[in-house]
Amino acid sequence: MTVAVKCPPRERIIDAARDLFRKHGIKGIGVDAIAEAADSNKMTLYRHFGSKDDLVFVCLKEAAAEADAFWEGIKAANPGDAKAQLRDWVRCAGEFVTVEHCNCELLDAAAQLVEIDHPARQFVEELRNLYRVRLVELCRAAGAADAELMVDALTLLVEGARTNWRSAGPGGAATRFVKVAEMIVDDFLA
Amino acid sequence: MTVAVKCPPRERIIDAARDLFRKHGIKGIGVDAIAEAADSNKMTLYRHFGSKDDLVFVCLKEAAAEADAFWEGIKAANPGDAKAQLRDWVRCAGEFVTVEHCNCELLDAAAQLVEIDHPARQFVEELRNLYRVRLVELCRAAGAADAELMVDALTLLVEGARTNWRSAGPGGAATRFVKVAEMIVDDFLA
DNA sequence: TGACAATGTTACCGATCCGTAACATTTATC
DNA sequence: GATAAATGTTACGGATCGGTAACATTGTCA
Repeated sequence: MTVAVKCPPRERIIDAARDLFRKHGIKGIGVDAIAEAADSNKMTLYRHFGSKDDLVFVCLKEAAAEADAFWEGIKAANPGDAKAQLRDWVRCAGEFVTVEHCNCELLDAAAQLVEIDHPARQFVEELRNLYRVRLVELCRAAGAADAELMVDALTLLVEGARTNWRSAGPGGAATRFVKVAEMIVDDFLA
Repeated sequence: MTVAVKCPPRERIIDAARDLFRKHGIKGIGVDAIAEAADSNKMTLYRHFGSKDDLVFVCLKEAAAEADAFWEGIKAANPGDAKAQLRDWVRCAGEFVTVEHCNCELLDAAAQLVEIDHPARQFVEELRNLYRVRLVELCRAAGAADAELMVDALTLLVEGARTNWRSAGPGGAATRFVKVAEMIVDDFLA
């Protein structure tokens, strides 16, 4: 017997979908498996989300909302201190790379959406731009000599960490992401 | 009428498969499409390669052989000069990220093989270890203070560049990979 | 030219997957 | 308890995909 209160099916389906999309990729998991993992069924899934593409879109939007909240949390936790916000960002990014349930599906999914004519593709590209602009502003506020290049470095590192974590796991280079990223930050702020 | 000399079907199939695996992912392309792109047919494909998994394996082995040749080329071009070899490696890695027909399918494919019980999975993991050991030795020979961490940084950067290139294209951070990586190298060798 | 190997063509099987239809069951609201 | 909405179950259709069988065609070499 399960003690946890059962959420409505829509939430359970979204949660299961985000988890499975992240683990197996968008094309790597079927709607039947998602519905079963959500302890629901395919019919209910299609009544809430008209298609698999729509479900993908909803998952991405929810992940984006969480990323927004996470960003606002960092800004609120270190009011006015850009350098502290930047270091906090690195630390949180490191957690998001290695911790199981994270928002990483955003960019991971984007890579799969490139070659496909997926309705969520434009949405992801706009998000990517937003995150970049935000981070550039933060680096500039922190006093970075070349904020654009600094964001390039951080972007490559965090995307690489995610890829490496997925393929190499805990024994790979991704576990040292924070160490490397902090070095880069110090380097650019020096 | 085509002027180019037609290779035997086996080579054409391998070339087409490597190209399409890289573009669409292993699960993203079917054997029919590969055979057609190779200007051949599915029957001939299955007579040369017993299964799609075998074809994947052969493609990975060929890409690994090319990576070996590329590595030996760097060592031969800068005999005895570890620092020059390292800078050459960065430059070549940058080309491999953005140039079309490259060996990048190795690690890209690895990420897809993780969750699948694929026969080539162990092969890819051994390759990853080999490349890491090689690069660590090179960094150590070049006088890196912390060769292990330096390889972590370079690994994350190059994997991130590949991911970013695939999803963001020429306008993304991947185009500045060489600039960032050279900075890292200088940083670790200082 | 004849014979044999390699390659191409067509059709098919079984499995999987997205999506839908029809009907049964549970849950909530009055 | 009655009614209606939400959810669950079963079955199916159409498409795709990995893989195979049978046969036709081309190329090669004696």
